[in-house]
Order: sequence, then C-alpha cells, then structure tokens
Amino acid sequence: MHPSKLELLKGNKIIIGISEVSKITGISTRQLRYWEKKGYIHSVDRSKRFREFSLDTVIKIEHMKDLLEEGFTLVAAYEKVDKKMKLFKKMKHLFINNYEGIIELEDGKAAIDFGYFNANEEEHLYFIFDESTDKSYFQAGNINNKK
DNA sequence: TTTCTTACA
DNA sequence: TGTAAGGA
Repeated sequence: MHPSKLELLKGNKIIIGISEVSKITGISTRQLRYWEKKGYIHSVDRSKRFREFSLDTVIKIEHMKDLLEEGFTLVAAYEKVDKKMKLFKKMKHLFINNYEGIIELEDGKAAIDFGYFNANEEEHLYFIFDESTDKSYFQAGNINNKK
C-alpha cells in the first residue's frame, strides 16, 4: 500500500546530460552520439534540444565500455550487453518491488527487509550484513515488527 | 557556456 | 575517433 522507498530507481527517472555521462563512463561525447546514431543506446527524449540519458543507459554504457576494453567489437559488446540488460532490469524490478526498508540492529549489523518470506505472510526475509566483519547472510523471521 | 550537426584530418 | 566550424 505504501509507496516504494525507491521511487527514484523505480521509474528510472534519474536523468543525466551527455557531458556528465561522458565524465562518469569515460566514453567521449563523440562516441556517445555515434552509439546513439547506430542504435546501441537511446537517449530519453530525442525531440528535446539536448540529449539526456537514463541511469539504466549509463549502466549499459559502462558495461559496453568494459567489454570494449576486453577486446570485443562495438557490435559484439552491444549485443552482449543488450541481453544482460534485460536480466538486469528484471533483477532491479524484483528488488524494488520487494524492498521494504533497511533496519539497524543492536549489534551493529544492518538488515534489508525483502518482505514476506512465505505465502502465509507470517515471516519476512532479511538480508543481514555486518560491515565490521564483511559477513552477510539471509534470515527469515520478524526482526522489527513496528506496532 | 554547453550542446548540436556536419565535415575534414 | 578527435576536433574545428558555425549555429542554437
């Protein structure tokens, strides 16, 4: 019922100009424009005066850059990343739709609440992680039932 | 000042 | 691909 705490990510509403994208990814503005022309990436609204890229696209660009550095051709990198992005989007969707918040535990650990663990809606699934030891694990139960 | 397209190096 | 030119 309550809105997701990850609205910004949910709608992919984080938009970045070509100059910033270039700085972030290390891909020149010339390349970015070329990649778009070839259809490897898309800007948000081409009817606008200036190009803007979504956060997902920036991530796509970073993946392509990595593959390029590994020796793949531009086309090969694009095809490979395009498949991976579909999985990435599904994963993002899954995470965003199940994320119920983050909880600080007494012992210095933190827990991400992923919502109900089973169909009975009795227990939640938590991802527990301890920064001091760098250890993490999943746990079912009810850590912090507010109210 | 920044971004855009086009075109040449 | 980089860069210059000339507008927006």
